[in-house]
Amino acid sequence: MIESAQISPESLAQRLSDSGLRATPQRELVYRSLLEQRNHPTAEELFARVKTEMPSISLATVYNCLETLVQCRLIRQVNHERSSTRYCPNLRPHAHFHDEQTGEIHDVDLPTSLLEQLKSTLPADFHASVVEITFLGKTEKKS
Amino acid sequence: MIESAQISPESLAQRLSDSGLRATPQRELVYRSLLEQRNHPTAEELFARVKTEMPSISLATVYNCLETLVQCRLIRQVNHERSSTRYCPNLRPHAHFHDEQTGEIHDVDLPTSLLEQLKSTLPADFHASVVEITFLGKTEKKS
DNA sequence: AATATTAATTAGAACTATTCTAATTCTCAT
DNA sequence: ATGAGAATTAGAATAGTTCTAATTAATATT
Repeated sequence: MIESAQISPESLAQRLSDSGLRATPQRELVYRSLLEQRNHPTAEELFARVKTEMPSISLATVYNCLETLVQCRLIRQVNHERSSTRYCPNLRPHAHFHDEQTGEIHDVDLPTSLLEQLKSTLPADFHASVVEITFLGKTEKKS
Repeated sequence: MIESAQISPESLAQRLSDSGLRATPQRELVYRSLLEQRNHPTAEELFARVKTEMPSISLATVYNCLETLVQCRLIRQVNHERSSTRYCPNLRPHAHFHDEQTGEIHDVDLPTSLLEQLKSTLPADFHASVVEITFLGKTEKKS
């Protein structure tokens, strides 16, 4: 699987300091853990995971780190209805497919041409900086 | 403004009883209020509004009615990040444009052909029943 | 029409995800 | 080394929504 277009862990420090922020062990751990666990975990799920490596870390810090990473545009938030926010390190233009049966979220790469077509449906004075696309459905496993 | 493709208030009763549900005064009021107030209100906002007409109605009932109407596919939920769920009586295929400056949500009609194109980007075993599209940006008022 | 049955409403408690607060610890520049 | 600002921490607080148990309303059955 190609997982390019990701920020290398080394340049995390760079991206943070570009925003006047520090590359702390907590931020590095949370980011690294998210890169490893690509199934769109919640803050609680990430917390459980990183705690095994850094038992002193707090849930508040996980939330803080995730917010910081979102602001630096290193990760993205994924929301569905009112359930917990999930986090996604895939920075390519993509949609999310929510499997209603399993609850799993799958990334679906999107051609930028389609995104442009979508934006062109907007009235002239509407300027969209972000387009979020979510599919809801089921996957049919062939037996 | 054309607001077709809406269920007439009379057939609300029909749609409810099709699902084995009753057409109560509360459900009718909440639905009617939502048809009048088309700016994607929250449950609390609707509650404040319907209370002027039926002072005895409770917030829990407003939530219950909205959930019922969603299940009957008479209205749709609109979510953005973790803020309050908003409700939308527009049943045509459309996207939502969130104005980041004003917080307003605007409906944007979508050609079904584009929705089909989007669905066709999915892997063969992914079957989407719903496609949600949200734009995030600002509107540039011409002075 | 009276009654039984089931559905819907209600007030308030409970819950969940997240944010806030205030104290402590860490980091970096001097 | 020291001081200033940044980050982390534990726990309290908050917001939005759902749950609970009691009451009321509506429909079906006699």
